[in-house]
Amino acid sequence: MKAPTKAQLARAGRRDRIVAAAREIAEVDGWPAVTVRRLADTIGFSQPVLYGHFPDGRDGIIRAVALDGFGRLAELLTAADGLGELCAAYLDFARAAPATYEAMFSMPTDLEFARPTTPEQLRAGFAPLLAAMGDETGAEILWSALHGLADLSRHDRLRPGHAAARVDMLIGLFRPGRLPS
Amino acid sequence: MKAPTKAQLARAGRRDRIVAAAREIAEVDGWPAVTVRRLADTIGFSQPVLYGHFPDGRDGIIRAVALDGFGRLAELLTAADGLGELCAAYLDFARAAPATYEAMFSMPTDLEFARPTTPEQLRAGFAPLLAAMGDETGAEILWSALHGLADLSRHDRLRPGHAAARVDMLIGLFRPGRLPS
DNA sequence: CCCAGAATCTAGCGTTGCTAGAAATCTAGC
DNA sequence: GCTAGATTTCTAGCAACGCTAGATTCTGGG
Repeated sequence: MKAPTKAQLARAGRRDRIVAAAREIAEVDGWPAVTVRRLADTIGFSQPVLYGHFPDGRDGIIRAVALDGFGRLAELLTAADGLGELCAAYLDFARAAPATYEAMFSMPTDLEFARPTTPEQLRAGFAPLLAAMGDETGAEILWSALHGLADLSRHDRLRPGHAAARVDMLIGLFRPGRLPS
Repeated sequence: MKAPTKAQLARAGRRDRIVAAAREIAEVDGWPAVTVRRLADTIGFSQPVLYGHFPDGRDGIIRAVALDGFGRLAELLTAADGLGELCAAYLDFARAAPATYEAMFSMPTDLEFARPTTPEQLRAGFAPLLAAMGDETGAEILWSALHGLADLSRHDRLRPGHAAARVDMLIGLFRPGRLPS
């Protein structure tokens, strides 16, 4: 099982095309526009082929986009240097790929976090937060604040034009050494 | 137009029953289970009657549940005394009525916040946060942190059993006089 | 008692996620 | 190179969804 068959490669490539197509359609037209029929048309195959790749159907495809998003976010957060860059990277990701962010945090209930069975991509994203705060509870609160800012901004529930002021104050609040007892 | 007709009263009562049924079904079985057919069966009328009350159909009904939720949340926050009670009331509401909270914050894109046309229920909920922080930017950050905690908890993405520790640290962070410049 | 107008229902359209069974294609052995 | 078997892919269709036009039943004023 060392050499991947040509068929296996084609299969893997097609899986990637499905996930990429789902993400792109979602970012452009929103998740309701991501139908199994449209995905099938996009990759040039019939619908049952998608179920060969994702037995859970549409939900499985959304979950794949979410997992991929967690991987990319973890890379960005790991590369960030310092609390300021960390916050900026997080919020930039959410702003640049709102539909992906939605898939990661609002759509599937069944991704396991903070559990023994948590997938690697999900742990990797939390590690830089933990490193920046030095404390698990503090890291969870920072994450909550960032997620709250991203989510409320995405739904236009914060004053536009004040994003920079909010980030500045957030960084000031969570600056090292300011965590209470 | 002073005295409401008997028919008008019946109509208003039926509207309330639709909203209440939608909320209850959502809290028990989740929003996907809230179908127009099931709502019609629940109130004992056929589907077109629902469209007489809510021209926007299912979306309009969800929006009504969300608006009602904002009204109830605003009452709770207004009654709270001090930062600690405020945070506890917010998080309790989100934990006790997760589907309502989901309707308020995750489902309809077209409720207007932080805009000139923002409905009254939505402004009323923000006022106690503003009073507690004394600063609009600070209030937005506190709201973001609370929403983040509520949303991440709802999806089981924070360590269970540490909710109290998180709230304690949050209150310590946002304690009056600690806001940076 | 009748009859206009409002309220309600029946029935159906188009679309969705998903799947069983037919058809086509590829693989392996000779 | 050919054929039998296995695998992949497609066609066609089901049930359920949101929503709506037209038929039908109620209701209240004369």
